[in-house]
Amino acid sequence: MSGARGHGWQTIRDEVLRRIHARDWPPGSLIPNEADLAQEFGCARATVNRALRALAEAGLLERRRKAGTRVALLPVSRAMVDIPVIRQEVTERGQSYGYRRLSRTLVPPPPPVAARLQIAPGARALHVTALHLADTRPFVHETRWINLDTVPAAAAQGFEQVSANEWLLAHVPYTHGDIAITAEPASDEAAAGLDIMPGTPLLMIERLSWDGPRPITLARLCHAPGHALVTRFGETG
Amino acid sequence: MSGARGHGWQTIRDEVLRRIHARDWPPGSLIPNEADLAQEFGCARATVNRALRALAEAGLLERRRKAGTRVALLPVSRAMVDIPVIRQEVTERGQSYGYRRLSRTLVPPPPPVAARLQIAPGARALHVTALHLADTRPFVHETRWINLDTVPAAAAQGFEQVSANEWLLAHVPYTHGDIAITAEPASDEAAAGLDIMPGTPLLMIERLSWDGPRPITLARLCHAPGHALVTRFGETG
DNA sequence: GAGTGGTCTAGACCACGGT
DNA sequence: CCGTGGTCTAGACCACTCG
Repeated sequence: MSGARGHGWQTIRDEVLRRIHARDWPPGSLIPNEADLAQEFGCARATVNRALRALAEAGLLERRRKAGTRVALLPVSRAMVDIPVIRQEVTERGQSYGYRRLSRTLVPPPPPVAARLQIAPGARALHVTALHLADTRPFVHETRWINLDTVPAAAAQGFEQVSANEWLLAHVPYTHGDIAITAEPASDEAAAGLDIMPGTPLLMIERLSWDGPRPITLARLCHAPGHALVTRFGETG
Repeated sequence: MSGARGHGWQTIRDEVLRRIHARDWPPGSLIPNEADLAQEFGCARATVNRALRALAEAGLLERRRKAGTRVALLPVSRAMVDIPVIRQEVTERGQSYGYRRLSRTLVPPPPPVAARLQIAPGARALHVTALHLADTRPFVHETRWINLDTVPAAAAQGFEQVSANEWLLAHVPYTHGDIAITAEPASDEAAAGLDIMPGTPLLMIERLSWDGPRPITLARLCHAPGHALVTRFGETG
């Protein structure tokens, strides 16, 4: 009657999932506590905890001490988006990867960029633009600013063979980053690089990387038209 | 010497994180096994396991039985993107939410849509377009197809007051979904709804929801210009 | 205050997969 | 084979928070 007597926390997770899906435990309702479920499933409480924690992390349950565990009213679709190194992204599609540096200058960034990289007004930063190719076709146009206070060693790099992204990953430790995904009209530069009309809608991924309190680099990656960021939600395990 | 003697798996996680960041354990290197670390930190192996598992789920460690635990060569930036219900997204920005249904028809979907919803050629599906407003300003233009084989009850709904998204969430169980994020030029319809020029780049989120093997609905959400999907990576806890 | 989830422990067995 | 991570157990204490 109580279903799912097999071993493993995944079995319990799946049974809970089934009850949610079957509306045995409708959205918003309180489900039995861990001790009761452990008894019902004939396992240790820690095993139930493991299963419920997984579902809570997936956004399907809401747990609070004393208040108990509830089925989420609005199961927030939490989707993992992997932001891979571009070389990897290309080779995983079975295409050959190519890189072409377009420019490299040491100039004061525009004020909005300076502010986000915490660079003093008028101070210079390293500006690099480049093209990432998939099977010799333009794939991504990259515009990058590097904070030389945080990464002085970057000043010695030409980034002609190795992309700034890969050099930074290998040489500069980072702690976290902010990502913004937007749709932008292709700038003249990006349009020239990607061989398209200026103004064409492009999927842009902007990344600001940090080493603790210090900004490292601000990168804008404009993907060739038609590119999609795909992911999936649900299917907890 | 060995750092971090405080209690809690988070303490261990942070110490491991520190060693990775400090290059004590450089990318690609093998780190001590769980038993050794447990001894070093003076805790149970399960606690070490909890900490390392968290880091592995974040993409910073790669673990394999017998092979041990290695620091990831390319710390895949795994970013969680929450795809919220639009009402929630709007109210969380401190704005008032509004909804306006634009159209509702029962027609055969175009072949690409029919294929994805597994609808027989020529068979009809429910087509709904709507506008989501934030403080009376257009926020998202929605184009949706609903598979009536999977959700026959939808045929009785007008979706004039309650958005299809919310009605479906409340009445139709789902198991998972596929998401694609792209940049698209505004269609004439979307442009009219959002009060912008056709062709303007829009961030589009397309969701195909499933109940096990059966497709439920295909929704295209075109966000008003300037909208950004923001997220963050790193900062494991 | 008391009930709930969050976590830790010490020990055990198992599944996987290099060697 | 046999070392490694994956998991389970039974019990315990703690932290939070609702009533």
